[in-house]
Parts: sequence; C-alpha cells; structure tokens
Amino acid sequence: MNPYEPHVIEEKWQKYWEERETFRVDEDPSKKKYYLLEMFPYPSGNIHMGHVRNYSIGDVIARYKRMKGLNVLHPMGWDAFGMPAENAAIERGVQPASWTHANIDYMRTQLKRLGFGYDWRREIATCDVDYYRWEQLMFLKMYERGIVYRKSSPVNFCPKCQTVLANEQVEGGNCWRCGEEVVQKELTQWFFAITKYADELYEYCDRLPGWPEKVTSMQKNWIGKSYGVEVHFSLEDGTPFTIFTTRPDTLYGVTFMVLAPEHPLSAQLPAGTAQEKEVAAFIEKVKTQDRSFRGEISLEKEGVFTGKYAINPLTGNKIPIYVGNFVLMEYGTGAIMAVPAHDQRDFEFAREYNLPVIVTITPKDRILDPAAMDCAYVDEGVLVNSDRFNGMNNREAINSIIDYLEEKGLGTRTVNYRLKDWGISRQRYWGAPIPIIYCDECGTLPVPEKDLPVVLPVDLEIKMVGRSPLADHPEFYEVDCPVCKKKARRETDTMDTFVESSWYFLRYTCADYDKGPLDRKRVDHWMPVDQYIGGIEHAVLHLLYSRFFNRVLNELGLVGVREPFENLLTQGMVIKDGAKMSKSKGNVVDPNYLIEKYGADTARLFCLFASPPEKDLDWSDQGVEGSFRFLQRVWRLVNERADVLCVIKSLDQLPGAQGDNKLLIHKIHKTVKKVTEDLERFHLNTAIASIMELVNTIYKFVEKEPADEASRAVLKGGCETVLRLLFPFVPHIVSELWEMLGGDVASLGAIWPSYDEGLVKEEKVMIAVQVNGKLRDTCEADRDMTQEDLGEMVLALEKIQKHLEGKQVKKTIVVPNKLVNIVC
RNA sequence: GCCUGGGUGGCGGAAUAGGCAGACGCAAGGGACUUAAAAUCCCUCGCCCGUAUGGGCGUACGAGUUCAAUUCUCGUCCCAGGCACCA
Repeated sequence: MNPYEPHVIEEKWQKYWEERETFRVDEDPSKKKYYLLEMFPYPSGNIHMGHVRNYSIGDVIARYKRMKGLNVLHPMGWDAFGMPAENAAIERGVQPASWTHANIDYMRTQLKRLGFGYDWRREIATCDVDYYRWEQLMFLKMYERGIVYRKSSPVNFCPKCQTVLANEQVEGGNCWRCGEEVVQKELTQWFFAITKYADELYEYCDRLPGWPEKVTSMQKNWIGKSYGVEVHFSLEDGTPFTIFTTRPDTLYGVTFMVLAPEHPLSAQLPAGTAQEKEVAAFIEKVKTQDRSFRGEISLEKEGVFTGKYAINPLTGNKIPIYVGNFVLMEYGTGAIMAVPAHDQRDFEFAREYNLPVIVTITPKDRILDPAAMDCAYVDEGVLVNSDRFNGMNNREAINSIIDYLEEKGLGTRTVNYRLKDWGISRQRYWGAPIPIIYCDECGTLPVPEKDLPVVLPVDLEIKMVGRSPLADHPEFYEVDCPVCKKKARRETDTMDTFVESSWYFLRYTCADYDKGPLDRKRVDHWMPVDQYIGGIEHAVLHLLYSRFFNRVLNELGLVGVREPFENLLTQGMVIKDGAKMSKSKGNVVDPNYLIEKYGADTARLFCLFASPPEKDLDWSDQGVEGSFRFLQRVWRLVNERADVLCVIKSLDQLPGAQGDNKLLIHKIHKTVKKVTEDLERFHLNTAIASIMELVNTIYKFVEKEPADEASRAVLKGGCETVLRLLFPFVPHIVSELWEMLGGDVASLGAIWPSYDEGLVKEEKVMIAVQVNGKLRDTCEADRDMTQEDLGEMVLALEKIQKHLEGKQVKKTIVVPNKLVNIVC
C-alpha cells in the first residue's frame, strides 16, 4: 500500500490540468453557459485564509457545474491599483509597479498550488495599461453624457492615506482602509453622477431574488429613498423659500423653521438686524466643528434666531426662522419646518429655546397636553387643530394634504435620496490617470480619444506628500492643450480603485479584445454573471458601484444587461480565537503552512466542511486534523483494494440484490441525491457530511470481506461514487485514486453521477410511534403501507399497548412512511 | 432609535414543506492492537432520576395555534452586522 503523499500527487495533477488546459473555455453554443465569479483579490503579497475560503467555494461550484455539463467561465485576476503598493514604495524603495507584479506572480503560484481551476488566459491586472486605457475611454464617454462632472464640495479626507474618500468609504467617521479618523476638506473633485440612478438602483433591489436580502436591504438603506413633499413657505416680504418634509400631516403644527448654517438665507436674513452678529458667530462656530462630530446624535441641539419670520402657506401664521446645527445642507433643501409636538428633534429644540408646541395629531386613548409632554408624539393618530383636515387619520392626511398643496400650487410631491454622487478623485499616484487637461485659455478639456491612453509613468520617485506625486512630475503633467496647442496641465489625480472593480467582470469575457473596451458579442454571451461569490464587506461599496457602472455601460451600448450579477453568495469571515484573522491580532493562519503540512486538499476540505459558506468560519486546528484524517481514510479505502478493484467492472445497480449489497446500493443513490441537492443550494458542509456517511457505510461493508463478484462490483460502484462526489471538493486526491482504479481521468471532471429515484427509496421504512405526541416506540414497516394497516400494526406493539392501558383511543394520525400518533 | 440576521450538547454544526432534535465532524472518557508510543479500529457521549427495563426535562425566555412546534403567530431578553439629527 502507498502512503498518502499530498504534495506529490497535488503537483502531479496541477501539472496535468495546466498541460491540458482543462479550464480553458470559449463560447460554445452547444452547451448552456455558466459564468461563475469570485471577487478578485488585491495583490498584497500573500493569499490569506479568506481568499482560500472564497476561492474554495467557487472552485467547488465551478467543477460541479462543469461535471453537470455546463460551459463554465471561471476567471481570475488582480485588483492591482491601490495604496499598499505606494506604501511599499515609500518604505522599501521599490517601484509600485514591480512590487505589484512580483506579488501577482507569487500569489498566482499560490492559487495554482491550491488547485483552483481558472482560465488563466483571461487573467487581468487592473494596473496594466491594456486594462485601464479602456476605463479612461469610458470616463470620456461618461463625461460627454454628463455622468462625470467636476465640482467643489466638502469631501472626506483621510490624513493618513493623504487622499479623499467617497461617502461609502467612510465607516463610522473612519477610513475604511486604515481606520484613521476622516476630516472634512473643501476640494474640487471629479464625481460620477450615481444619484441619477438612485431610484432605479433602489427599485431593482426588489428585483434581485438571487441576492441575500441582507445585502439588498443594506443597499436600500444606503440609498435612503423617502417620499415627501416640497412645501413653499415664504418670508414676510413674499420671498419664497422651500422646505422638504415627509410629514405634511403635521403642517398645522409648525411653530418655527430651521435653516442649515450653510444655507444662503442663514447669512442673508439677519443682515441689518440686531441678530446679525450672533448668527454670524454661530455659523462660524458650527463651520469649525468637525463634520463627523456634527453628525453625532448626542450633539446638543443649538441654534439662533435670525430675526426674520416665515409665513405658513396653510395657516398664514407668522413663524420665527432659526439657524440650527442639526439641519444638514446636503439633504432636502437644507431647511426644515419644525413641528415640536410630533418630531423629537424639533421637540428638544423647542424646549431648549422656549418655543411653542402645537398638537395636531392626537392618539385615540388620551389627550396630549403640550405643556406636559416630555417627548414628541410620533405615532399614528387623528388630526386636530388642522382646519379642514380635522378628524382624518394622519396616514391618510399625508396624501390629502399633499394633494391640496399641489392643487393650490403651494407644494410639489418629491422623493429624496440619501445617496450622494460618487467622488472618484484620489490624490494618489498608483491609480488610473483621469484623462483630463486644464488649459488656461480653453478651460477643462477631455483628452482626445486618439491620445489615449494616458499612461501612468512607472519610473518616478514616491514621497509621502499631501498631493499626488504626479503633481511633482512635469514629464507627466506638462502637456499641450489639444485645442489651442499652448502649454497646458494634465489632471494629476487618479481614479478611485473601485472604478476598476466596477467593470472587471465584463472584461474577463473578452480579455484579449484590443479594438475597444468590450467585445459586445462575447459580453452578451456570458453576461450576466450567474453566480458571484465574495465577502459581505462590499455590500454597499463594490456591489453598488458595479450596479451603477454596468447601467452606464449599458447605456453606452457596451453591455446588453442592466444588472450584472444574477445570484450573489456572501461568504462569512474566517474567525480565530473570537476575532477576524488579522496581523494586528496575531491570529493569522498562513495558507502556505497548511499546504505544506497537510496539502491543498485538506485546506480546501476544512474550509468547506467547518461551516456553511455564508456563516463565519471558526478556525480549528483540530478540525483541520479531522479533515486530513478523513482524506487518509478515503485514501486507504481505495488504495488498499485498488489491485482487486481495478480489474472489476463497477456496479451501482444490481437487480435482485439482497442484504448488504442492496443496502449499499440504496446508500449510494441516496447520497448522490443528497449531495446533488446540497450543492445546488450551496450547503457544502452537509454535502461533505453525507459523503462521509457513505464512506463509513462502505467501511462497514468491507469489514465482512465479501469476496463474490457481485459484492466487489457494488463495492467498486460505491468507491467510484465517493470519488466522483468528492471531486469538486478535493480534486487532487480524487484524480489519483481514480487513476488507481483504472478510471479515465479526463472524464472524471466531466460526469456527475446520477441517481435512480427508485433506488433512493427503500422497501422498509422506520415508523416513529407516538402516544399523545410523545415518542414511545419505533417499528419497521413496508413502504407505502395503507394508513389503516399502519394504524392497526402499531396498536399491537407491546410498549404502545402499555401506554394505552385503560384509555380510549380518540384519534390516530398517520403520516405515511414516517409516523403514527395515537391520541387518547 | 430604525433595518437585517441570529440564539440548538463541552465545541463547529445538522434537521429542504409542522412529523423520531442533536446527522457529520471535533473534543472527552473507556477498550482492542503494540514491549511502548503514534497511527488505526471498537464502544460511550444533551441534562436529571433509576442497578436496569424505564421515566421526566430539553432547541434563549414567556404565551398561543396544532394530534404534533427548533420550524408558524404574538410578546420579552440577549448577541452580531448595517444605518442613524436624512426632516
């Protein structure tokens, strides 16, 4: 018997796949296509356990679908622009480009050592000119259509990364990448008009049945759609000003108005009044406060009176106007109507500054006394103090009042979104240059298409400064104006790296295409991605950006589909000692170590068996041992009998089989069914568990050393089934054992075993027998016995009779082939 | 505060459409083999009472629906993730 030597066989089979280009795939009209994609890695230098898990799950699905006869596209590439390359350059004096490419080369060998089957011809590195040149072209097309624009605005800035961050990239006031506290800066930046698509992105969340609800609900939450009305108030002199509210049912309870400090009227209104100084001081004070700090709910509500009044369009009442620190300029119109009786924030403000409270919605069971209230009443109720709307339920009143406002020209039904446009300028070097030229004479100009690509120079010195190193590199930024030919200057900011990952899945379908960004024919053949697999951490970042970008490309005629990802599986994190694996926690398990000690098959198997894909995976060294043990058990099972079995023809059906043969045949078919169904719904851990059961059954079978021809044939059938079912999970050991059994290895990855529904069911079934819902006995019965017969049979059982003694049977419930419950 | 998930043995986790709770694995204990160890194999393994046949309890907690609830309904508690002065 040969020992199980993972390294030897893994190298052997990886070479075999490589030489035969097993995973190479092209469009094939005779087969159904299946595009399987895992989120591509950042080439940090090493594959980590999160990758191993993600790509193991993907590889199982890819191999399984291929065995099922689908034409599977399974590509891999590198999200290769980004900060760490620049940091390495500063720390170690290497070029970001060479650092990145060296990492890619090493990590590619790591992926190959894990046995993942990709079509490497389609490999992409986003830092290659042949990739980002097309992104620059897309940028220009978007610029033409007004989807890209430049504006000055307060932006999130990470002092550590020395660059701007999009809203999505700020987590609780901190940088998503390095955790540094984000500050606000006023900068002129390039933006993608994602808000133009806010409504569609929001509404389509409900048309993504293949996505986890968790993710779509996070996206909806982020987009933040709310229905309301813009109400036109006016100043005493008739100057109109507009506020947004979702609660027009409380319009009769407005007792003051509040403006955001940045609102133009905040400074204008008090001009020339006694309030002028005070207001100016207040605005200045709020401005200097940190914006992340200002967003905090705990912040005390503060404000000052502007000295001016507004007129409520419904009541004609004169209402004081304040400037307040809790009103945001970026949302709605930057001004609100305040209804202290029915809004908690307004209530707090009113109590602070002794402003009146008018109740306009009353609960059914009590009367609200404005003087005695200690918080706002925000629940449902009936309108009071509301003129013609009195007596109406407030939910209905919302629509009635909007209708009335619209009729009188006092307001407009509006929808507001929380989503902001995506700021994509980064003051960094290692990214795709933004193809724009600034000319003193001609202004902001797109780089002419014929001058693309704008190549990122790879030979410059990188220093940590508050702007892009490109800005210190005249060879890059000095350029002639494409219009007037005078000296002009290139944009030196680069694009957010999330732009590259917003369309890489499209480029995979035609990675070699050089006549344009995308070969529409091939894109249409493969898109949409049938199954996307990746971490939950991109729920609103990458996944939202990609949905947006794909829509834009759809409108540019580059893509046929609207939504890029049909089905999404979000895998959980890898946890050790109760925390996410990270260098700082010192709880990292190195995949190299695992491969060296146990081999790739064990590493894969453990990641897949220890927990279902979408849950967090608790790392366990003993669990890894267990997986290794199982593989050795499979190895011994086949290896020890290979000589005998390889000359026998295998059987998984044997009409008239009896005893152990029959039991094993049933188990084989049951297992094939179970594993097939489990794989279809990604229950990989239970699929493995049932293969383990089959292995256990076969061990029991061989214990009796059956020597007759039929038994051996069935045994071989069992072993072959185990191997076939196990192939997607642990392809190396399976290939080796398959060859040992004399099988055709080329067909191993192309045939998924089928099962016979008739052989899944056994003739005898175990019936659970309950009395009054409590299990009292079990008994064997013929399959499909009539309810009457089963009921009769069960009454004869000794234990059951004991429990029925002296009692009258009231009712008998029979679940065919499963259970009888006697009620007495 | 709001929106998602989730809470099952010592542990990771099963139970697909309301029908035997704890599959599979890990750990633990006992045994076989061995000069010994490793490896391997066998047995036990939710809790309580009982020598045992057996009985009671048990899927966060409390109610409810049902012949039957881990599964459905309502309420409560706890944990994780997301959003949060968004008008």
